[in-house]
Amino acid sequence: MATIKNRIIEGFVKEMEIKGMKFTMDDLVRRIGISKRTLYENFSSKAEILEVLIDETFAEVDDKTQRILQDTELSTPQKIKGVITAVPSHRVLYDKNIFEQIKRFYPDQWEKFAEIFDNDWEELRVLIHQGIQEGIIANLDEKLIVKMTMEAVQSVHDQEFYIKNNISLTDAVSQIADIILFGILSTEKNRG
Amino acid sequence: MATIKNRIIEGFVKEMEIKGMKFTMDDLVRRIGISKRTLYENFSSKAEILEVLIDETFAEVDDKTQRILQDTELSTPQKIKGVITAVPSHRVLYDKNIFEQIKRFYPDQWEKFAEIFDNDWEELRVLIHQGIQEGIIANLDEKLIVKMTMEAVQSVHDQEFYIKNNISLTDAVSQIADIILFGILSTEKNRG
DNA sequence: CAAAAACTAAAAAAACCTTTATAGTTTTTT
DNA sequence: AAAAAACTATAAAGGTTTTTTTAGTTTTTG
Repeated sequence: MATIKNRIIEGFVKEMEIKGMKFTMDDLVRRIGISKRTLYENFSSKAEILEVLIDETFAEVDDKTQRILQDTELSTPQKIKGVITAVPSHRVLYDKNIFEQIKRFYPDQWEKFAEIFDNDWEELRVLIHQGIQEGIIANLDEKLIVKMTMEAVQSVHDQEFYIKNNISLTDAVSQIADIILFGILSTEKNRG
Repeated sequence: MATIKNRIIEGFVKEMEIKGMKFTMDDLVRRIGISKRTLYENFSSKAEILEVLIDETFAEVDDKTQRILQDTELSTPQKIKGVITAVPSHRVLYDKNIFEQIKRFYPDQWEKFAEIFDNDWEELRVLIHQGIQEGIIANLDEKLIVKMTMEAVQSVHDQEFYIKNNISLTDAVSQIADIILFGILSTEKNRG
């Protein structure tokens, strides 16, 4: 059900998508058709809404990730693909511009945000580390792999690219995961 | 031989590496032990030196790239690896901070710079395009591949990472090329 | 009760001025 | 002939005040 809190958060996200963090609370109430009084009866501040959004977003990713990691049916490569493609439904928070704005205007929530974000990628690092030790993954620099993946995934999130190239975000991230895992060469004979 | 012009450019690069674009011409002459008069007899302005540096840097990359593309001994994958790893000896220009500063303080040379830079990656795109048509490369989004590669290579150039992880730049770029080509999985049985 | 509108305190942005730094030139010295 | 030093015009940085914006509150209206 669309509770009032949910509607507020949805509107908040929508405004973020359009204007970054620079929308006003008046913009927000106008969008969802409630009064400011109602808004402030549900949340105490703009920062609080942001914080709740961050929490919800990462809870979703964490949940997906944990499910994948604990799934004994999956092979390590499958888990890696799963973790890489586990993006949240609210993709705003992955946008670089939003990153910068949160960092600047909401340093308190930024700190929390950055910590969780790094943590999420840390799961991938561990997975790759294990993979290398098991001999499943080539002996490459694990941090380099993670950094590459991180940047690739993030770069897709800055709107421009995937709009301009008319490739869906889900598709793009999936392709990225495949490239990281299998490379771009198509047939075995082209390898090595 | 170390002509005076070369010494100036070397000093210019050294200053850039240390202070970005914010070094003074006095810093520069002090570093290489010449007078400002001599400096300005060789170059008409700071911007001109930058421009020459840009030209030289990309001429070097272009040269390497063309050699690779025209080498009939090389397979397409080998060419791709070659093009990706064809970084110039002066790596400053690949640094993101320098990017931003040139963009801001030298918009004229930035324009030129950006154009050549994109052009260079365009060569990789064409190569990949051909590869896909030949069936050597999997049917992925070619622009996505190029963007991924570009960002990965660039990310390694921002000092921090490869200093902190004590991996040489050449090594890092080589690993990136390998990952793009072959992926991270070590043995064939782990693939697919 | 909740929307609409009016309000306020605080902060961000804009406008303005002052000072400093520096690219490029000229003069002096070696 | 080139370095060193002094110089200037200009632009960037820094500081200050004014104006505008806006988060959050309070009052009014339906």
